[in-house]
Amino acid sequence: MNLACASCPVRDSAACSVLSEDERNTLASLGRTRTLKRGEMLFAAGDEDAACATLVSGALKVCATNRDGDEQILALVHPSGFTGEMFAPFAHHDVVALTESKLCTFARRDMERAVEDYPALARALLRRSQEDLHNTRSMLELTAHGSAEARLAALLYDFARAASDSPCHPAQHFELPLTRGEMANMLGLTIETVSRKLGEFEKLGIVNRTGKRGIELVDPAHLQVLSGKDGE
Amino acid sequence: MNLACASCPVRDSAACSVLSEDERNTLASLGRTRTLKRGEMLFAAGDEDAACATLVSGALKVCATNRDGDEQILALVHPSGFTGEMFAPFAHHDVVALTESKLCTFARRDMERAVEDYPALARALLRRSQEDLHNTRSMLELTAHGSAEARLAALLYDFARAASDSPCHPAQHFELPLTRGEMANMLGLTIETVSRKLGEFEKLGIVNRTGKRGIELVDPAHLQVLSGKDGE
DNA sequence: CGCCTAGTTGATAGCGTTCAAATTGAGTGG
DNA sequence: CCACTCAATTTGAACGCTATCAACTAGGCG
Repeated sequence: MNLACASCPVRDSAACSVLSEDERNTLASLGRTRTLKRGEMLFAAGDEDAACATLVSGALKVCATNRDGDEQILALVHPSGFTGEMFAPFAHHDVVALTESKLCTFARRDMERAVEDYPALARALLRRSQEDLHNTRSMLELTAHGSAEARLAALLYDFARAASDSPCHPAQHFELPLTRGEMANMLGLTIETVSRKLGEFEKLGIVNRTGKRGIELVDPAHLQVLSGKDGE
Repeated sequence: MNLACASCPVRDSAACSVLSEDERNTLASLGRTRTLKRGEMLFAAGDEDAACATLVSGALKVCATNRDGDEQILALVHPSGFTGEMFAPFAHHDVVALTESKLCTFARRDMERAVEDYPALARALLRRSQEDLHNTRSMLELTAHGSAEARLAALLYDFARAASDSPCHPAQHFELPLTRGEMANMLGLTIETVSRKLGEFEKLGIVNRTGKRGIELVDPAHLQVLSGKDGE
């Protein structure tokens, strides 16, 4: 039995969880575990042999860089999430660690082979891909029509849910995983606007801030209303 | 041999093109062809037994409806494209015909079965899903940071490419597949802004308009610069 | 001809950006 | 423990882009 897999915290939730013990061990022997420090890059846009990876712990960001050199965060990857463009000749985006992160990486050609050899893995990745697509479309819906207030409210609510154990109820206390700059970037706003809106949320009694990153969510319902996404 | 498949214009490019003749015919016997008129809905957000479909001809839009009742176009589906949420318990978005459209539809449970029975189909759909994801992220990049001008320029350039035979070079003459309202909606702008920017593009000598929908692309390079996406 | 929908054009106002400066907080060395 | 430094954040004031409201034009169809 593979040592890494036996104690892997996402062994029951990652894409590879659909494999049998044997299959998983065979796959594991092709990959290697890797640790990225905050800011380290898994692969960059344009890389031809970009790796694929399952995130074991930590958090990643997927971002595009335009010709002026500024970044845009397009998606976050949470533990048990999968990243990597298996079918494109080169990577379209950068993937960077937001916090110290452990990953299980595979060469793209090995992953392509695995998808051929294990149909269940292909189906699991298809399912994940469709979920990613849905999440990205939700972001699109938000950034295209939503005000700065709605965008930030939705982001905070997402973070509160991600920080909670139960998938539906938001956590009452949590730490923001992103800096103001990263939040602004992700939402297509400026640092100043994010800061101001956060201040307004506090004045409205929706949240309390403790330090720079700590959030106490006082009125989640109000936040949900502002996000324009209640009742969904 | 299945009659519909034999003469299907997308038989070599749709997801089912990876199947053998026999497999394809078996799959075809489970589905049925269907024609939608402009504005007709394939399925609505919330439908539990939403169909899956390959688009044969025409064009579809995928859109979300918020609680105020206004729509947001999240994606377009072009011929040979696939639509349907196979793994969600219900559909998250509406899918509506933009023009008269022919589709090849399947009940979701049949599609789920087919994905299990034909691994190659699962891989083909995975590939498509990742492409959709990439397209949606491109839209996200645009709407989050781009000005109205950049958004419209990028949309026009996309249309010009979609209207062209060769995948890379934009068509010189084409018809806009969307109304001003639909373009505005898709880009998170207003009808008025789209109209004004189109007017500016014409004054700048980038395009000429013929009638309400006709476009002659005079200066594609300029358009690409404005879109902020050249050199990619 | 009148009606209706799609599109254009103009004037005004609001929201978020930009530029600038003050403030906080964590880390470091004395 | 304190002073220092640097980055992150907050706050303030003014500008600009796009939305909004409103009027007008063009084309299709009974």
